[in-house]
Formats: sequence, C-alpha cells, structure tokens
Amino acid sequence: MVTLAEVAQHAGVSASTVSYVLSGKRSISATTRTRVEQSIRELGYHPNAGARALASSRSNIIALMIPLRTDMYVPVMMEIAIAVATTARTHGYDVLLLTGEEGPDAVRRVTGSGLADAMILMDVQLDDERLPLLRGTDQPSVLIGLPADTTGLTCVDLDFKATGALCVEHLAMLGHRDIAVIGEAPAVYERHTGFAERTLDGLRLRSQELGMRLLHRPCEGGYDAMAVTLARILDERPATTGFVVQNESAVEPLLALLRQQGRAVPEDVSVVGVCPDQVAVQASVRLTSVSIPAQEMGRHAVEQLVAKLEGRGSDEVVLIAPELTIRASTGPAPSAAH
Amino acid sequence: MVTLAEVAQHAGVSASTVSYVLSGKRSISATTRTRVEQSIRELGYHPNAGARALASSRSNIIALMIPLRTDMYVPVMMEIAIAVATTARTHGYDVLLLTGEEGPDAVRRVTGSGLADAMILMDVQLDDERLPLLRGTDQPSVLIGLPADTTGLTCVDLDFKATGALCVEHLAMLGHRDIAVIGEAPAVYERHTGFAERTLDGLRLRSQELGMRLLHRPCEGGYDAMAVTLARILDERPATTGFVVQNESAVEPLLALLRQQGRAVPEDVSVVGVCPDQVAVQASVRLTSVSIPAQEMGRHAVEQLVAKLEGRGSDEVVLIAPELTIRASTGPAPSAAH
DNA sequence: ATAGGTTGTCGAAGCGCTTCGACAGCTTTT
DNA sequence: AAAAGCTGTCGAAGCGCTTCGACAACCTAT
Repeated sequence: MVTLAEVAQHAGVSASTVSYVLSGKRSISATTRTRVEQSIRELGYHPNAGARALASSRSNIIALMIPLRTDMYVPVMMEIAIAVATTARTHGYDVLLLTGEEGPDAVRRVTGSGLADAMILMDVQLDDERLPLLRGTDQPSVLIGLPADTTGLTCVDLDFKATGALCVEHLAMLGHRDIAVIGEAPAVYERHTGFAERTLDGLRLRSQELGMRLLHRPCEGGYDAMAVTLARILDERPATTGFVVQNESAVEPLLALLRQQGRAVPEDVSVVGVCPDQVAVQASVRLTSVSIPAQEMGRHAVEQLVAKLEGRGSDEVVLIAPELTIRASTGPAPSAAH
Repeated sequence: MVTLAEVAQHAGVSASTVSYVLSGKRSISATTRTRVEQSIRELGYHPNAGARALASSRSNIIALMIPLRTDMYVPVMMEIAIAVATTARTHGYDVLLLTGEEGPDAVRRVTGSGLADAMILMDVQLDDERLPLLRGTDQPSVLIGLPADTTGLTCVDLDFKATGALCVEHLAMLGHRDIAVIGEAPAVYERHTGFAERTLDGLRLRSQELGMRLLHRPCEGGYDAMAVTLARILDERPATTGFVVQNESAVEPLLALLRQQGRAVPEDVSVVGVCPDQVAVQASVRLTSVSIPAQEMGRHAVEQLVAKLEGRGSDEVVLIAPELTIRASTGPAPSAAH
C-alpha cells in the first residue's frame, strides 16, 4: 500500500506538498505539481480513505436510506439510487446504502460515527420519526419526498398535487366528466406516504373546479384485485369514461380487463397513468402518462446536498413540475363526439 | 462529538480499556465493563469510523457494484442489493454502492484507498475486465453471476443450466414436444452475460436428450417486439405448444398476444417463466416459473465474504438449485390428450 | 537599496482510534 | 515460601493524512 510519504519521497518534496497538490488548497508551482503527479501515477497511489476522513473530518460519503419494503415503485427507487450514485461520483462522493430497517438508529449511527457527511432519505412518511433527528443535527440532509412539516428541511419531489391536477385537466379537455382514480394499495394510504395523498388532493381540487365527478379507489394491483376494483367502480359510476392510474402493477390489469369487457381504449374510455415512462411505453396500449422523474430527483438531491456541504445552498423545497406525455391511451370522451 | 478519551475519563479508566470493552479483544472485569458501557450510553458515544479504519486498517464496509444500465431485472437487482445491505448489517458491515460506470477503475479506487474491506460484483460478464484486478489483489470478493473462468474467484448464482433443464423437463412431462424459448434482448446475448447463455445450454441439452424440438429467439420485450417475435415463431414452428420465457418484460405481452390469437393458456399452450416470483404471480395467468432467488443470492454473497474476511471460507462456486413452482400457465399438451 | 508583498515549500502537530508490551496484583503449582 | 502463570489494566506508539504557522526566495514599490 503506497502512502503519501512514499510519493513525497519519490518526488523529492515534503508530504504536505503532495497533500496540497492533491487538494489544490494552496498554490503549487507547475513544475512541482507535474513531478508529484508523475510520482502518483508511477507508484499507483490512492489516498487512504480512513486517514483522510480522520484528518479532515470529511468522509466524502453520502448516505442513502432506501425503504426496506419493495412493494411499490421498485424500478423508480432503483433509478433514483443509481442517479444518486453516479451524480455523487461526479462530485467526488461515494454512496453508502442504508436500508430503512434500522430506522432512526441508522441516522444516529451515521451522524455519530462520521461515516457519512450527509444523508438522503427516500420514502419519507408524512410524520417520519427520523425528521426530529435530522433537525437536531448539523449534518446536511435532503429528503426525496415531502413530509407534513418541512420547516428546517430540504426536500425534492415531483409536484404530485400538480400532477393530479394535470391528469384531470387533460381528461377534462377531452370532454370526460366522470373519472375514476385507481390508487396505490390501501396500505400506502394508511401509512401516510405523502405522494399518494397529494396526488389525490390535486385530482380532487381540480376536478371540483372543473365540475367533474371523481371516484377514488385504492387497489392492491394484480389482476384479481383490479377486477374487483373495476367491477365496483363501474357498478357505482357506470358513466365513467376516464381513468387515472397511480399504481404500476394495476396498469396492465386495467387495460386487459377493459379490453376483455369490450371497452376500447381510447375510443370508449381514456386512461392516464402516473408512472415511470418505461411502464407507460411497455403497456399494451401505449399510455398517456405523467412520468416519475426518478433520475432528476436523484440528481437534484445530490446537488442540493453538495451545495450545502460547500456552504452554498439552503433549506428549500424543490417541487419538480409534472410533465404529461400524450400517447395512445387517451382520446375524446364518447359523449363529446355525439 | 464524543471521543473515546472522554468516555474513558467519564468511566475513570484508560482509553485502551474502553477500546477493549468495545472490541472484546482482551478480557475485562465485569465491573469495569458495565461502568464503561454505562458511560458510553450516557454520553451517546459512537466510535469515529475514520479513526477506526485508520488504526485497524479495516473499514467495515463492503462495496457493492451494481450495473448502471437498468434494462433488465431491475427488481431482482434491487432485491439483491437490499438483501446484501441487511445481511451486511447483521455482521457489522455497511454497504457502499458503486455503479458499473467507473468500470475497473472503481475496483482500483476502492482497493487502493481502503474504502471497503471487500467487494461484491453483480452483472458479471463472461469475460469481465474487472476479474484480473480481483485476482491480483488480496481483497476478498464475491461475484453474483458466473464468468467463463472462475479460477481464484468466489461466485454465487442460480444454476441457470439446471434451470433450463428443469423447464424442459416440466414441459416434456406434460407431453409437449415443440418448445419455443423467448429470451432476453439480443444485446444481453451479445454482451455475453453468462446467465442467458447458460439457461440456453440447459434448455438445449435437455431437450435434445428428451428428443424435443427447441427454437430460441431473443426478444426486446414490450408488445410490439413480442408480437413480431411470436409471429415468426409460429410461422416457423406452427406445432409449438410450449413456451419458456426468460424476459420479464415479455411475459405479459406474450400472454396477451396468445389470448388475442385465441390460444388458451394452459389448454392450448403452456408457458414457463424464468423470473422473480412477483412477476409470475402478478401476471394475467399465474405463471408456472422458476424463480430468481434474489434474496438468497445476496445473503449468500455477504456470508461468503464475511467468512473470507474472518479467515474462514475459501474460493468456491455456489450454484443455487432452481425450484420450479407450478401455477396456472402449464398443462398437458393438447396432442397428448388425443 | 530597503520595506512590504507574494508565492511556493516545509516541518510538526494532531485527528481518534487500535494494539503491543509492560506490569501490578492475584492465584496456582512445586 | 519461592517460582510460575493468569487477569485486568495502562501508557505509548503509530495508522496516513490535513492543515497551520513559519519562512526562504523572489518580486514589486518606494
């Protein structure tokens, strides 16, 4: 294992000079710099992470807490995680992967041990028990998601309320008046994950403003659950012509069931998804959808964090504006054509 | 930030005593131990990770390299990653998330800097460029996947060859004679990811032994690609009654297309999947499948690694035996019923 | 030519921990 | 009763780096 001292000796300079070449915190003459860099290359030197962390009290590591349960939005989580990891690397940080399992203890452990310089939390509950800890420490953090109280916190998320509104507007514009919302599994609402409720808020508010009827039903996803849910919806509101689906694993079952019942998409009914683009594109009817900008959220979170670590940046809530992509699953309401 | 020295002072012992209480590497009297533990709790002490790493040259971190591209098996990757993280924690390790982006350089960086004590590599190519580096270092590593040459390496993977054989046997037992294999995207075969080819080997070998006809077609996944692929298959081998699908995003399209063509599953054709259980269960016809034991692979990999780090354990290839779960998508071949 | 600035380099201290050898105070063996 | 062995604790060295103050060596202004 090559050390700083060996590089210094090889280059004929002192250890501190090598350190300054590496960090750029003091000016170094061009000749010395190139000589040192040459030695570093020749010897294959890599600074020791532990020593560095000890001396500088900076680990250059960002902790990422991902939810343990993988019952929803797995590809989105993965995409965020990967975006976080790659973006972090471009800023010289590595990423430590924590699962939600340890809960608040993980926050204490990481903060207390100096293992990481900062944290990113995913899957934040409206009233998350980790939040007081984050507020009580001076270690920077960013949430992906939106808790009930954001004071003193930095958050990045899709603007789900606007997303709901956008879906409704699109359907309204096409002449739909009766809309059904296929939501996430009941458990998601019960544990008060903000995004599902915020979407619903947006849907309700805008549909009310536009004088539309809205029916919301959570759904476990999968064929059997979707069949039951759909039957109930059509029973209760036979005039339904527009669907908004916020549940990856309900998309395909819904399309299949509609087809099976002889309801053509988009001729008879329109379907709007809130899901990753990949899901929308791979569906049997290419789905008009608001995409979940996973990469953007991950990248954003890291950039906020890096800004904080460098003393720039402050607490703020960044809501990414939703974008609706029109594909083949929405069209004019049948009654509107008459 | 509380330090060892402060704990020592608070407990009225020397720093080294506290250290030994923590590590258990020397015997400590019960009274002293409890007193120290008390102080640790009262002061909320957490050992500094950097200092620890520097002094012991052990970081207690395991690096996990996941593939950057998320074009396949995303949920599986995620499940493995989570299993790795939670298993690692039970052994006192944290997990550093690396993306494939840096390639071999990441291996050099991690090894050289002592950032991690060991590595787990996912998505190993048959002739992976990281392998020579792994062989050339004394840092323990485990591969999830199987390269062409495994000498000096430890690997964990599903026995895909046996998986292929198992699928064929199941279909053979049901009387099917003409089988089509819907594979991963062509790119997967081109980049020589072992698992796809090994499955194919198993399929081919066993079907030959059993005197069955086998047709293999890679497929991008999604409806359009699947439609084209299926048409070609049925054109070339109209007698096909059994399908083996090794491509998550082709499962649902295949089922939908078969239905659409009036071929009932499992009455007219049988379908066997090689996919995570979740995919098999959520499909429109509950799929007979060989599951990808993601959790088990992740757990296994960590346990191998920990064994190595503790001086136990050696290089070996662990192939997990495939398990076929019979669900609703396979049944007797129609000709067999005549 | 001298005072005052820059610029580039060095030496030394110290980050918080682990670990080794030393040793005091016991207990056991001969 | 002396020798030998344990047990439990301590002090000190050192892990490889960053960073601060010091200071030559040079450059500019007076």
